[in-house]
Order: sequence, then C-alpha cells, then structure tokens
Amino acid sequence: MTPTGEVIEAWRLLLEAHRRLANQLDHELTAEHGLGLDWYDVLFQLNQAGGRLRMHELSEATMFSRTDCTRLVARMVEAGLVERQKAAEDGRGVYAVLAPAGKSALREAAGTHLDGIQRLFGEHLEHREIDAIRSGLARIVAAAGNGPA
Amino acid sequence: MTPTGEVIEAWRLLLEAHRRLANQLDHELTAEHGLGLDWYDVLFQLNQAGGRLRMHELSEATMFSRTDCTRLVARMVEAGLVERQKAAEDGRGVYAVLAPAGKSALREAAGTHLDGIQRLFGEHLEHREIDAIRSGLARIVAAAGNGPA
DNA sequence: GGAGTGTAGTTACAGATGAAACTACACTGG
DNA sequence: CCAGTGTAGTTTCATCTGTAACTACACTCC
Repeated sequence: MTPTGEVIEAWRLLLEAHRRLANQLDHELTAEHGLGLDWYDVLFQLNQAGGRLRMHELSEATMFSRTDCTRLVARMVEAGLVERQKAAEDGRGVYAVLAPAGKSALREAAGTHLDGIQRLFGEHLEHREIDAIRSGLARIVAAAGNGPA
Repeated sequence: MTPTGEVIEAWRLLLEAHRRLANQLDHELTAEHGLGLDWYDVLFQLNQAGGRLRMHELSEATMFSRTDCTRLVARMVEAGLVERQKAAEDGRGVYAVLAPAGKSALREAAGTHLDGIQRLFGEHLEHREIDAIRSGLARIVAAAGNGPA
C-alpha cells in the first residue's frame, strides 16, 4: 500500500512543476495580453466547443467551480470577450458565448501561451517521456473521474 | 516554437491530474485527520529538515509565500503542532519548530496520505512511466528554477 | 560609529475562493 | 394540475491569498 520512493518523488515533482509553470505562464500571459490563465482557459474551452457552452459545461471543461464560472463570465462580459445567452430550450439555463473580441483575444494570446508551453515544458522532454506522461496521466485522470469518493 | 499536439496534451493532462489528485488528497487528509494538505506539508518539511526551519526556508521548501507561512505557523502554534523560537544567531530570525504533537500528527497522517498517493497515482503507472515522469519533470523544474524571469 | 543598503518577518489591504444557502425553472407521479 | 424532488445558476459568507507597505535587525564602508 505504501508507495515506493520513486512514486513519491514523481508526485512531488508533479506538484512543483505544476506550480512553477502555471505561475510563469500566467505571468507571461498577463504581461503580454492582459489576460489571466483563467480567462484564457475560458476562451479556449468555448472555442473548442464551437463557440458556446452552458455554464455547467464550462465549469466542467475548465475545472473551475460553478461559482467561479459565474464571476469569470460576468467580468469577461464586462470586457466584451464573452456574451450571455438565455437558453431557449431550458428556462434555467444560460449559455456563455464566445464574442468576436474574445475570439481575436484568444488568437493573439495563443501564440504567447503555446510558446511558453513549448519553452518551459515541451522543450525539456524527450519524446518517450512525453508519451509516458500522456499515457500514465490519462489513466490517472480517468480513474480519478470515476473514483469511489 | 509551437509545441506539438502531444506536448499540449501532456501539459493539459498534468494540469488536470494535479487538480483532481490534490483536491482528493486534501479532502481525505482533512476528513480523517483534520489536517489540510498545507499543514501536512509544513509538518513534513519541518520533519525532513530535522525538526526546525527558519521561516524563509520553510517558505521555500513548501512553496508557500512568506505571508502564508507566517499565518500557517501562527495557526499551527495555536493548535499546538508547532512552536516558534527566536533565532539566537540572528535577531531578525524566527524558527518554526516541530512540536511533539506535530510529530505524532504527522506520523498518523502520513499513512493516509501515502496510501492516497499510491492508490490515486502510483498504482496506475508502469515503472517506465514513473521513471520518465521523474527524469522529465526534474529537468523542467531545474530549468524553471533558474529561468530568466 | 553611524548612514546607507539589504534581509527577515509581519501586517494591512484588496481581491479571489469554495461551500452552502437561495432562487428559478423542470420533471415526475398521483 | 400541483406537490415533491431534482437541476441550473447566482449570491452570500467566511476564509484564504498575494502584493505592497512596514518594522526590526544585520552588514558594509567611510
């Protein structure tokens, strides 16, 4: 039941790598485009989904709480990057819709961000390591999704 | 400069795995021992260091801000898990010292936590994947440590 | 030996955060 | 059709968080 030292080390490195890179990427994005990583993620997910998502779908896709999504979207509406649409088919529902300004903001920021990912992350990894990370973490994420708790 | 799709996928999986597992591990620790992951980390680092650390060393080891360390230690002193000692050799300095109650709390919580790491993380990884994660992320962390920013 | 610069730690402040309460609408069975 | 139960989203609240100012002490160099 107790993990080996290698497992613990791997987990600690994952924690540290995550914190360092997330901070760095967030700073870069904020400095160059006035966009936090959170806003980027919202724009990215909306774009991936074809331009709009129900609030709870956005919440799941971005891994932000529903509370956060409400506030995030509110501010991004202020900034003109996103619009809100009442769902016609469900009186309770609301769509977050990618606005044109949001789409162009995403396009601009994507360059910086992808660059950062390559420079801070991809560049240091051998191909077999990338594959190992993908396959291993995919299994972990899948297992955590169904988990008993 | 633009990362491959595999690199981006690896990065996204790292983000998702981190968030899911950190949440889950924190909940388990809180539920079973009334200890947050943050407190655990403080106790763990103090123990690793032989029982005491200067505040700024604790900050570096745990990756919490100095502000957080001040507050974290204050609360843990309240709870009797940690003690504060003025540094004799430096009038500005303060040591956070692992109290006996902290040591036993750590010992109890460690079982739960290591178990969780194995169950949620280690168990799903093949040995070669663990090695790849360790070597790759170690290089990344080292590079980020010196980074220009 | 004391002015200037640097470091350790705390505090004040402003903003972010999630859990839980709350509102509004949807569905189901009688 | 309407009570009961469930889901979508927002708001409230209590707490946490980092940045920047602040206090206190240390070191250096004249």
